[in-house]
Amino acid sequence: MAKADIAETRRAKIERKEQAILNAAREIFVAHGFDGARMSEIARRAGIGEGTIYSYYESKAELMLAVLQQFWDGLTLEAEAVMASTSAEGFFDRLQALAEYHLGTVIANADFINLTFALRRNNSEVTVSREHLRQYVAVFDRLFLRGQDRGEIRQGAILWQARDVFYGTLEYSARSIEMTMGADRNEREQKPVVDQMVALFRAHYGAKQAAVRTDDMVLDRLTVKLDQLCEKVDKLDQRLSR
Amino acid sequence: MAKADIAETRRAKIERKEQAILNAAREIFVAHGFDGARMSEIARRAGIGEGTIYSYYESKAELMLAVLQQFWDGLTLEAEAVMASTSAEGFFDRLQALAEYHLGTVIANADFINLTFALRRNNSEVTVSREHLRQYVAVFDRLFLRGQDRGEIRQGAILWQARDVFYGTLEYSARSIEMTMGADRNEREQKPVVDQMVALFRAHYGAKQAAVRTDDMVLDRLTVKLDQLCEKVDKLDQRLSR
DNA sequence: TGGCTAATTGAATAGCATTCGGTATTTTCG
DNA sequence: CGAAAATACCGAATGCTATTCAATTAGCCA
Repeated sequence: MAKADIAETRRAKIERKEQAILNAAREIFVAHGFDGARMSEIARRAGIGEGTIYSYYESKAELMLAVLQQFWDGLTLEAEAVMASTSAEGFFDRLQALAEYHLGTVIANADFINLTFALRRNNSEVTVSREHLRQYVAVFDRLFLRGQDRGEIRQGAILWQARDVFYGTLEYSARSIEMTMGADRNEREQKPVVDQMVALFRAHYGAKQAAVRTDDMVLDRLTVKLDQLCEKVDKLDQRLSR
Repeated sequence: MAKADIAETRRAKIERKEQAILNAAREIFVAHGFDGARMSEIARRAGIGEGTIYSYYESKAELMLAVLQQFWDGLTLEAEAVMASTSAEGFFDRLQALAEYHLGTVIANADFINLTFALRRNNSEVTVSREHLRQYVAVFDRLFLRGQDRGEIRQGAILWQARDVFYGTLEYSARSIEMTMGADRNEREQKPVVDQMVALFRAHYGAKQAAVRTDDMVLDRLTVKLDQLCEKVDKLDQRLSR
């Protein structure tokens, strides 16, 4: 028992220290970027010696990699939470929620997202594992397949194509927003991007419900007009019947 | 006259040397990536001393920047050439040609494209100028506006949104293709991406006066009729009240 | 030609990731 | 418990590179 306890404690201790390094690294990387970050500063903030980092991570690049993977795992959890907490059941409402979340996240963390894909080039062997990225986009995948099961998405629609459109457009839009506005985080710009994304999915991937909906709208508007007309005629009728 | 000639010669010489540095830098950066590239090797390949580079470019990052800008300018010219050489006049055929070109380019030069956006983060002051990127996407913009003028694109379509969808989706797809296939450059994978892009534009931006439009027109006409009817009833009402 | 300026050079500098010999801490076991 | 063994930790020393700069060379003009 003592043995197990001690082993547990030791592992816990090591993991605590590892997490301390990771947290310090994330803060410094966020503040200064990859090249701007000093290993010495990370060590200082983690409360350990400079050399100690290297008994946890092979190199600066691999430390960044660990930070990035934790970052993406966090995103996955958050995205899943967003899906879970969305009260709306319909596919398009949920898609909108996911798009809003993703766009906001990508804008707020543009540097990390860029580094995720740039790291591979700078350091040939270090890449965020495909599995971590797949986990993240799986949130979309599940939503899409469910929408297909519920008949809200046409059967012929191909998942990976829709995924490319969804994440690709949002990431590119995020870059555009960021480039044109700089650090000025104005949320007004994000809404039209999300709206158009949803509209596009309705038009191109939606089952042919769009027409029905429009019919409903037509019906509603006409009904209002007709009611007005009926009132007028009724008035006239009353007048005549006197 | 001699003065001008000499001045010309001197400038030409300097520009030749500048181009030599740029070419050497591009080769080395392509071969080893940004961090892997050695300034000494670039100098050697350009046939000049190490220090000389710094009288042409402030720093390694700024040298890379110049390489990237030349790279994007080259892309712009190529894209324009593709548009000019496409025999088809219709918007969607041209869109397909542009999509094929862009996707192929992005896959072939993924490293440079990533670096374009990653540089900013690594080195806070160095960024590929917006103007260079804008020049490139302007090829799409012109195509789109022309399509709108010709009535192939619906009037309500918003340029920047369509642009985000186009370039965003293609870049994301390129990354997906590259990640799943690695170095194996298989062109088979590219076709469905391009095809779906064109189909999507047809469905969402095309002036296909589909159900929605017709419905709107029907609604408008009926509304007018009803308004006319209302007026008639009003007139009748007035006549009776006399 | 000789003097002036600008361009060029590569050895010296400086900054930083990474290593490594030595020290502290924990674990094992008689 | 106590000491040996194993492990974790440290930070000064190392090595590698971008960058600088004092010295040298080339270009130009009178």
